[in-house]
Amino acid sequence: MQTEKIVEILKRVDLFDGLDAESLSILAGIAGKMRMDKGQTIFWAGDEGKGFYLVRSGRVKIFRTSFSGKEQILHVFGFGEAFGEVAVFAGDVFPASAVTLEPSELLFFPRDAFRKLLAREPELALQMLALLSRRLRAFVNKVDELSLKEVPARLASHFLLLAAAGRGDSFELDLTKTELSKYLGTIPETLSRTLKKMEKQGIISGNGAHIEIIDRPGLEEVAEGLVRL
Amino acid sequence: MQTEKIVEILKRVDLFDGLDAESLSILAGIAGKMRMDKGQTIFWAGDEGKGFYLVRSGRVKIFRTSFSGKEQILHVFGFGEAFGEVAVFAGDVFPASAVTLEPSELLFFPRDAFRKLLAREPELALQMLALLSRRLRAFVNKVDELSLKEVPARLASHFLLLAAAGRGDSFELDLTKTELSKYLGTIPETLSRTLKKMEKQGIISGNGAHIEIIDRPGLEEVAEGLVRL
DNA sequence: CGAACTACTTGACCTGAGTCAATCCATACG
DNA sequence: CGTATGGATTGACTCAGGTCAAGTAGTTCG
Repeated sequence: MQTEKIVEILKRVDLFDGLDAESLSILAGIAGKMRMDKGQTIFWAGDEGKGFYLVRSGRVKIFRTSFSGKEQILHVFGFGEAFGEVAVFAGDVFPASAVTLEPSELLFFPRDAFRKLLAREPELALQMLALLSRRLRAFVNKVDELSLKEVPARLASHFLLLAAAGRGDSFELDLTKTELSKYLGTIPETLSRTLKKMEKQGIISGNGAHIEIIDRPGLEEVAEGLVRL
Repeated sequence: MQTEKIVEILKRVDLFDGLDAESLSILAGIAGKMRMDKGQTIFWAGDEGKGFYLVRSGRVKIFRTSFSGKEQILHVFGFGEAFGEVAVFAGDVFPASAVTLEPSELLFFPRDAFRKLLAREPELALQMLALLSRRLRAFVNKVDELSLKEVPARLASHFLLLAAAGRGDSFELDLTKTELSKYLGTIPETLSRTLKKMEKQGIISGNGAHIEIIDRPGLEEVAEGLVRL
């Protein structure tokens, strides 16, 4: 039975850590399955939210668009990550838009059924509180970066983060440079120029999506805004 | 008994809506009381968080400071509002700093005792989830404004918000202009110049902290970035 | 294989907004 | 009262980074 397989997926999701078999199976029972192509819209900012989503495979970007069409990416979510929960607990519309970056499979948890489960499963509530708190923390950092740091510092921080995630001083960019620029709150042209400056200064060396950190202390100084490129 | 009075306060706090008398009295029992002068630091970003706070009177600003000393205010909280909850549910340090803007009285809820109460009071968990979700929504807006809008648009939005809160087309600024500039992600000089431009265009009229909206459609256009000042 | 996309890069230019410095103004206080 | 203190304003200047335009390159598809 399909629900059985879903339980196996749910077991590997942080959000559902510590849940007993029964709760997991209830969760699997209420979960709706969806499959989407690359570039498809899951919802728009302002759409009514009747539940939240979990990425089963692929990747999804969450973003806001300005009147003039500029896009700010807020998060990129991959396997095991949830999005759209805000509409489940407060208000009823999604605060931002969601589009797949790759062909993706999602699970959908309807609001009412999920809330019912929450009420009888305190552990799930705590996990959800932790999830929202982590997200809040991420937003504080995002605001901090956008408001208090310049583009080179934001890019350098991002590189340090990617390097830390992968262990070692070289890594692959997980987004196209255009998407990365939207994530960093800038535009492709500026990203390209900043990258070139970093290379010229011998801080990194880049080859397409492959980046190698050459001068880590230097990169750290850029990330802290202590040096100008 | 003092706890009795605290319960009366807690009853008027949104976060504790729907709690029964017993839970409220437990809450009152674990709450610590503190009184602070204006300009005092409650905690710094990075401090270990052993619980969260509730404003009983006065006002508190939550902010981040850059290496160069620039400050970005994230929130200003007044009566009945909670802050510092992120450290209760994820990680253990406060992501931002907190300083009183006025002489203030606070209640402090220790992490462990509060979490214990949460586990046996699903309604409280739901309220807390709603609180964090609203805060997340506010952050999405903040990121959107910082990244996608220019200073005049941010200021115009803020005015529209203040006007909406107070009903009518005139209101008092609730922060000094210096603090307001930090909240909007800019500096006093720029705020002052933007304000002057709006006055010159007949969109608003300002007198100290008193602002009157003269041309609301005009202000709305500025807020949407459709017109240049 | 050539056309059509789309991502990326580079140059020239422009402007929003920050920095620095001087001054003004109001309230608090000895 | 005069003076100190913190906020607010104004002017002159600078620059990070966005806009516009052109050109390159890698990829998919008929």
